[in-house]
Amino acid sequence: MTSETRQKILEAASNLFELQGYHATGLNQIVDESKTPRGSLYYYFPDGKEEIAAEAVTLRMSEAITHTYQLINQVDDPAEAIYEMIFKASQKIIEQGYCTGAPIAAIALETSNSNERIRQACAQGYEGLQDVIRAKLVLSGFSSQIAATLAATVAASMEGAMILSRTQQNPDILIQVAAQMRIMIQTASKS
Amino acid sequence: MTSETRQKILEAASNLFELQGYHATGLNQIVDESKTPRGSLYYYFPDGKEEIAAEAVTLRMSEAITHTYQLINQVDDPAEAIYEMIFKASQKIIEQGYCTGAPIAAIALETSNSNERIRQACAQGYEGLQDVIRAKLVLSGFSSQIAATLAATVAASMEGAMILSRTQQNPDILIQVAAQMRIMIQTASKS
DNA sequence: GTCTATAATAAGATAGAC
DNA sequence: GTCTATCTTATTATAGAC
Repeated sequence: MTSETRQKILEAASNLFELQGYHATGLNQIVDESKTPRGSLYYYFPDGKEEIAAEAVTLRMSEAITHTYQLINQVDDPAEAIYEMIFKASQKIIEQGYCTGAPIAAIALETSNSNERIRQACAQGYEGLQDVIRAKLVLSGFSSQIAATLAATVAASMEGAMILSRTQQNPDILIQVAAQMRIMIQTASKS
Repeated sequence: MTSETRQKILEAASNLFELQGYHATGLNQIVDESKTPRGSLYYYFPDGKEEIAAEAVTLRMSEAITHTYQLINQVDDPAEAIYEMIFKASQKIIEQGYCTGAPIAAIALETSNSNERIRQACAQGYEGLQDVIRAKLVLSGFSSQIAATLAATVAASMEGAMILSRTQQNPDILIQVAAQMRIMIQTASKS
C-alpha cells in the first residue's frame, strides 16, 4: 500500500517546506516539483495541505532520527560522536549553499499557534531526536538526569546553529558549536 | 521624523511576524492590528511588505540587543549572568502561553532563500546579539577566541531552545539549557 | 486513480482623488 | 497623509467526468 505517488508528494513537499517554509509553499508547486498527477493530491491527502505537512514532518524527522542514530553510534566516545555529528551538518550546509538546514523549524514556528496537528508532529519529531542523543549519553555512563540536560543542550544548540549559519551564510557558528559541545561533554560530570 | 504611525506599523508587524511568520501575515492584518490609517502603509513603506519586514527585524533585534546588554551586565559573574538571561526567557515564554519566542527565526528561515534584503537584516541582528554576549565574556577575562566560541554556543542554544520549548509547549529545554550554559562557562578555560 | 475546470477567497500592489 | 477602488495574481479546495 506504500504508493509511490504518495511518497513522491511527501518528499517534494518536505524539501519545499525546508527551503521556503509552510505558507510560501503552494500545492501547485508541490505537484509540479513531485512530478505526480495533479488529480492525486486530494486522493492521497483528503485533508489537503495540513495533512501533507503533518506527514512530511513525521517522515523527515523519522529519517533524521534514523540517520542520527546510525551516525552517533559509529563512534564509541560520546563527545567525539556528537562533535562529528554537528561538524558533518556544517559540511552538508556548505555543500548545499546555505539553503537548507533545520528542516522543520520554519514549519514549527509558522504553525505552532495556528495548527495543532502540525505542531504536534513537530513536537514529536524533536522529542525523538533528543531521545536518540540522550540514549547515547546514558549508554556512555551518564546519569539519566545529566544525560537529559546534555541532550537538550546538544539538540537546541544544533538547531539554533543551523538557523544562524543558514541566515548568515557562514558555517562558523555550526563549527564552533560542534567544538564546544565536544568540550562540554568531555568535561561533564557523569553523575 | 519619528512618525508615530510608522512606529505603530512596525510594532504590530513585528508582533505578527513573531506569532505567525512572514508569509502568513498579511498587510491588511498589519493595518488592522496597528490601528493606523489604511492609506499610510505604502506612504511610509514604498517597498511594501519587504521593507516593513526588514525594518521590523532591525527594530526587534536592536531592542533585543539593548535588553540583553542591560540584563547581562547587571550581574558580574558571566556564568550567572547568562544563566539568568536564559532562565528569564523561559519564564517569559511561560507567561505568554508558548506563543512567542525566537522573534525573527521564522522570518529568517522563510526568506533566507528568497529575499536578500530581509535575510541580511536578520543576519545583522543575530550578529549584534552574539557581539553583546562575546563582549561580556571578553570583559570577564576570556580570550577573544574562546569568548567567540562560547558566545556562539550561547546564542545558538538559546535560539534553538526557544523554538523547541515553544513547539513542545514546555519550558524544560530552555531551563535545562540555562543550567548547562552556566556549567559550561564556569568550567571553560579562559585561554 | 486521475483529469480539467472552476469556485471562493485572499494576497500584494497601484492609481488617482482629496 | 490618507482614502477608496481596483488590478493582477496567487491561494486552497471542490465538482464531476473518465
